[in-house]
Amino acid sequence: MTVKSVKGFRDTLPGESNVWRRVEERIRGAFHTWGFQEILLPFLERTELFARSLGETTEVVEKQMYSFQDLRGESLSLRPEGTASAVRAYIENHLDQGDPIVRLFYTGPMFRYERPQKGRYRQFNQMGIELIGDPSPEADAEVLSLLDYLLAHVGVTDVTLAINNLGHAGCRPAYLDALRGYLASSREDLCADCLRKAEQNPMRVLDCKVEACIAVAAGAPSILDHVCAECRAHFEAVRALLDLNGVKYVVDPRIVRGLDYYVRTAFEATSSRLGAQNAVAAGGRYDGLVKALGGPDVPGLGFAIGMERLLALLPEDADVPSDRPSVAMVGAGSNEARQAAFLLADRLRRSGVAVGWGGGRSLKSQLRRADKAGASYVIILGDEELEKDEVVLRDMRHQSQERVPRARVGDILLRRLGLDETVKG
RNA sequence: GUGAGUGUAGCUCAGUCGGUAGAGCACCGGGUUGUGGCCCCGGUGGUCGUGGGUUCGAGCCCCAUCACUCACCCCA
Repeated sequence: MTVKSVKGFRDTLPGESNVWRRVEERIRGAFHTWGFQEILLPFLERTELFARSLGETTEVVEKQMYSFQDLRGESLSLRPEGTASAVRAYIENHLDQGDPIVRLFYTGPMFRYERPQKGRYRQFNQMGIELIGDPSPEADAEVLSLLDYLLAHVGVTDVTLAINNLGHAGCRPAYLDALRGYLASSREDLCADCLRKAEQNPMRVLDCKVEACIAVAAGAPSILDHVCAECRAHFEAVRALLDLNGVKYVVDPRIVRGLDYYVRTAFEATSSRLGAQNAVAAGGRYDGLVKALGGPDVPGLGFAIGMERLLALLPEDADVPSDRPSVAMVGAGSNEARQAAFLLADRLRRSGVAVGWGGGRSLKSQLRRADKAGASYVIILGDEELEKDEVVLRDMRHQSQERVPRARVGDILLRRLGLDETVKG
């Protein structure tokens, strides 16, 4: 028996990893453009951090965390999401003491013990931003605009941005009471799951897929009619800014975030191409969170993008530059010639040319491999070339080749590959 | 945690009525003393997921088990 990877943990092979890093670079670029700076966070935190921020009774905290005790008996958990760590770091490092508005982004793996399925893995990667300290609707609109922009920027088009207003700690309970009351009056029409949820987490009933429950949900009171005047004004201001800005969205009162810290604006970017796990990015406002974790009473909001899901949405013809060598070195003939080829390859690499090595087999085989690897040039160095102190420089695309002095091939390649400008500059 | 589906070559899959395995792609070699793609020829590669049972005989039938996938749930 060979040792296999852990369930829900995957390898990302060359090719896909290249696409991954290119997309990541583009998103990083957008984050920078919007003024966010990267924060590098630990993967491991005290379990208490997530219990206090996400909510003790959330699904994630109750049964999806990789929690264990370290050798001193302290309960630690692999992070199931990024916001809790970012806020913890913000407080711990007194980031509120400088500019009152702090913009952070993070990237990396998150861990949740769930049954794997399409678009859902136990280790998955997120890129997320946190904008802490800005209570204004402009902050919400700005963050939504960033999300809208970067989805388009990486080439993903068929996504829907849906937003909702969740109210805040002052006005949401009144809505939940109203909803519970309504659901209680329709108990006989609800499915077993929803009967359970009606009390504990009534908003979950609203996006049940059972037909009878959909009918019940259709007549349910909308949260948009129940939030307080301030929350409503905030939401309307955000919508007005999005409209002015031309950001397309729909208002979906059924959006319920699974983490307790969200207030007011909550949103999801979804695609029907993703299967059941259809959210590619999601986030919202979390104004009470920093204070709840022992920090100052400052507002915040953010979102996270699911990298695996985003990559699944990329069009097949996405123009991703290759990460394969542009030059292949072929050494043929005697041991001396092959040695010379090896040394030349090494010298070229040290000067910045990506060189693949032919593997020392037959000339035909080495050329075939160079072709399959997509090399634009092949350098052939055999006994004949060694004797004359030159090499054959073959242009694979134009099917032409020339003999050039061995000492000059580096400069020639740097120029042809467009790599010499950085040297001059 | 619940349900369904699928496990045959590196990959995608055929495999009839039970008679101890095949294709395409990939990989390797040759056709060209040292020149790639296309074409032609040849080759490597399989405890048919695993264990048990039925049978003269099991990839195929039965039982168990494991893995993977999708869905519920939950969420990025």
